Amino acid sequence: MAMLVANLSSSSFCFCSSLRFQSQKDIGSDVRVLRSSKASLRTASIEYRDYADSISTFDRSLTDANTRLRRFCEAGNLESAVKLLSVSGKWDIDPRTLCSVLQLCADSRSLKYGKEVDSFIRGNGFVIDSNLGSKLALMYTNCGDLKEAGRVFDHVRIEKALFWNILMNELAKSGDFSGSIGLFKKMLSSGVEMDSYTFSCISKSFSSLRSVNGGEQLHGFILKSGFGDCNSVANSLVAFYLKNQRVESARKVFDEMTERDVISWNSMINGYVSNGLAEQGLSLFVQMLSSGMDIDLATIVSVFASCADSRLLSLGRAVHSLGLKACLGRQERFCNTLLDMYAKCGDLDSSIAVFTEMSDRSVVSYTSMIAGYAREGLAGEAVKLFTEMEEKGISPDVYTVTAVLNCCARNRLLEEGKRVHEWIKENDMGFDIFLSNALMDMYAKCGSMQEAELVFSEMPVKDIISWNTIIGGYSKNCYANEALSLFNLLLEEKQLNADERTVACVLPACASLSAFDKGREIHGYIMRNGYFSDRHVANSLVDMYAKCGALLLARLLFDEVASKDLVSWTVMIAGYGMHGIGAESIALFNRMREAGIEPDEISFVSVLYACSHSGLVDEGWRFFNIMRHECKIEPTLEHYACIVDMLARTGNLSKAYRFIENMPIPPDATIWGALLCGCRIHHDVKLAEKVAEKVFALEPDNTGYYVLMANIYAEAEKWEEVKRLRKRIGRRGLRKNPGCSWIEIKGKVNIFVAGDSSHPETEKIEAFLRRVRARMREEGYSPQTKYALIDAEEMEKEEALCGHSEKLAMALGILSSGHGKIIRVTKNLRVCGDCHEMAKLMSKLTRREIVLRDSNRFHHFKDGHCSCRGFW
DNA sequence: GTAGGGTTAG
Repeated sequence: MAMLVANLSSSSFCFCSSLRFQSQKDIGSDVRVLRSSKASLRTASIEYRDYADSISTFDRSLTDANTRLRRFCEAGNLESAVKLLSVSGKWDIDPRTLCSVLQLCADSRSLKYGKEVDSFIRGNGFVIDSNLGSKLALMYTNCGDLKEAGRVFDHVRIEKALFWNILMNELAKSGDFSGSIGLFKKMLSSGVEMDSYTFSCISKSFSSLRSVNGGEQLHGFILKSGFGDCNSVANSLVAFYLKNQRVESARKVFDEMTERDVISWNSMINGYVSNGLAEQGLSLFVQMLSSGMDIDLATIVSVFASCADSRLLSLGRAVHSLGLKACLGRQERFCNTLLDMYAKCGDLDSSIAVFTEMSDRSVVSYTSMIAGYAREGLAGEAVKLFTEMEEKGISPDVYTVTAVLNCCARNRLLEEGKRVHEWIKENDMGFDIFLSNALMDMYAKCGSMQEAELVFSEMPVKDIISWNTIIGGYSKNCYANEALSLFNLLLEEKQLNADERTVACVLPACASLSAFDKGREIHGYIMRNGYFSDRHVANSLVDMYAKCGALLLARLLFDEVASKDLVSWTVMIAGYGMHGIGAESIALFNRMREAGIEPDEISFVSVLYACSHSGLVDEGWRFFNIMRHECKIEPTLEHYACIVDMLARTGNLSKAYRFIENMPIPPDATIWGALLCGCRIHHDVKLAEKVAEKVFALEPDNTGYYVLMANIYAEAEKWEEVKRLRKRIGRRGLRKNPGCSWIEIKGKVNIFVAGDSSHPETEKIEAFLRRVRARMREEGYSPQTKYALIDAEEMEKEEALCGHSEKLAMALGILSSGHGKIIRVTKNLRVCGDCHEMAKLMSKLTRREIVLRDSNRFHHFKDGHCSCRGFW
């Protein structure tokens, strides 16, 4: 027995020293040795040889059981090994044999047999030393029972860093980063010697936890332990900093490395790209080339991503040929990123060429190609490819489906989008935040906010993009109140921070409501968070102020926008236009062109609108011609509508009529409607009748046009015609869209409809209006009764006029706000002529400035005058 | 260390 013990310990020394030798040489390869099953056979055979040398010939029975067990292990016959073990007695089995069996359990990922071996060990009271404990821990780790593996570490002192590393790694892989860090801390307090793998493994956990603090502490510890010069450790630190947006810290580690390998370069380049610094990534790539470092597939993949990001097609092409020279041309990843790069750079033909020539196309290839088609608006092709991939047996994944949804969103394909939604439900894709956001966006862009809201409400987890998508969807689909209340909810919940995009999404809602105070509140939020430097935010803020009637404020902010783009100029040009300051619009338009910014069709709409609302006919024609001949922009219906409006307002009615008849595209109701408005201003009933028939034919259900025509008849006192028209409206079952006006007072929006007496201040309002009316009569003004669409006694008409919603709102504003404050009223329809006259007088009598925004433009009333000068 | 997906202003 004594001899046996001596032999065992000597063989045990052999066993350990062979491993120790390996670990000193190359720790990384040691891990790989244990992980691949081929290598484990090698380990087992080393153990077996060592053991065979050491056995004594007089104890055959012991040899037999252990030899047979090891032969089973060598042959990978786990079942027989465990069966034999279960019928063996404690004294028949050598602990190192148990190690071999456990190793086989670990390699075959067999928790069932592993547990049997464990109970054999415990049942027979084997002393679990560091070696046996290590194998037990490895078995549980590889078999996925990480809790049990952890328990082994609690009870046995495991000496080798390797086994700690493996469990740490598995914990991290399972998402238990804190567990992984906990194990690391235990390792630290146990005084177990760490190796480079320990550090790269644990920095991944800190990285995934986004624990910058923890990672920085680890960095300090690494430097103290002298592992700072180790390449793989430094690489993992670089990766850690890059993943946590500490690009400068990453670069510092990178720069201080004595020898950078291809991985160091690749992670640094890729880190730049994923942190939105594609150009720095590219310049590092150039440095990499000149340093003589060989590039590999990962390098190219990152560089293609940078090219795609920065739309650098020519550089992408150059790298393409570089990759071909490096013989990467047939690699699937190479082709996938290549085709994606071409698609994102707008060279779809090259993408298609790469796609066609690929021998093996994966779901990634298809997804990139579908996204490429979608980007170019080729929805049909995208959907075709989606069907084709299913036919070829390649199942779409969440990435593919989001690409298809994005395609539906861009092309407003609600029906196709709904089908994709059904497909998602049928295929049970499960919850994915990207997918749900894409679904919401599709519904929102297709105008179906109810379905978008449903998706939103059913999301178990929402991120800021989910909120931005739903708020922006409501904003764009004219549900301004819903957009604002969701924005408030987001702020109240305090779970997520409203970002630049949120603000850019919600400001148009304030703009459409003319919610000046709410807009100012959001302006404060923007300043507190430093969001003004974001151009989208600044532009939408300027637009909001312009649309809330605060034109000077809009201009002040516009001047603050550091680098103005086309949208910045356009909102300001449009702002002046809707306030009737056409000359300033034109001046800005010219300044924009001088600044080297090319106008697009929307900026031309803005300047043409400004010309028409200021009666600048010659200028309007000039811009129309510049657009067509200098800028080569084909006019759209909107541009034609501006010209017709401009001619009609200025009394050039027959010119406008001829202009419409000669349009190269068929005019819509808006175009004829603009002329109809002109007919009203210039009291041309005959032409109006002719034009109205065209409008009614194009939009038979739009009540606004019938009302307009009725007004034209009423103003000409053709009451019979008014009656006939009213009957016609009745026959169609149409009801007049009620006029409504609102005013924000101390943060609360007060809404009035015509004849409204529900407001608590009604009596005061009516008394005030009667006083104003009396003063008006004294000053020689008679009520503009023809604006009341009622054929009745003059008195009744006057009363009906008094009830117009904009008068009520203006009166409330004057009565309930401090003297210096500007009255801001918004109306959903155009302002009525009598209200317009009355507003002029109110501004004079009360010495208050009134800003009235109607559905068409702004009216600034001051000292008895209006800024529109009759162009409305 | 490595490819494909979702949100913003006129």
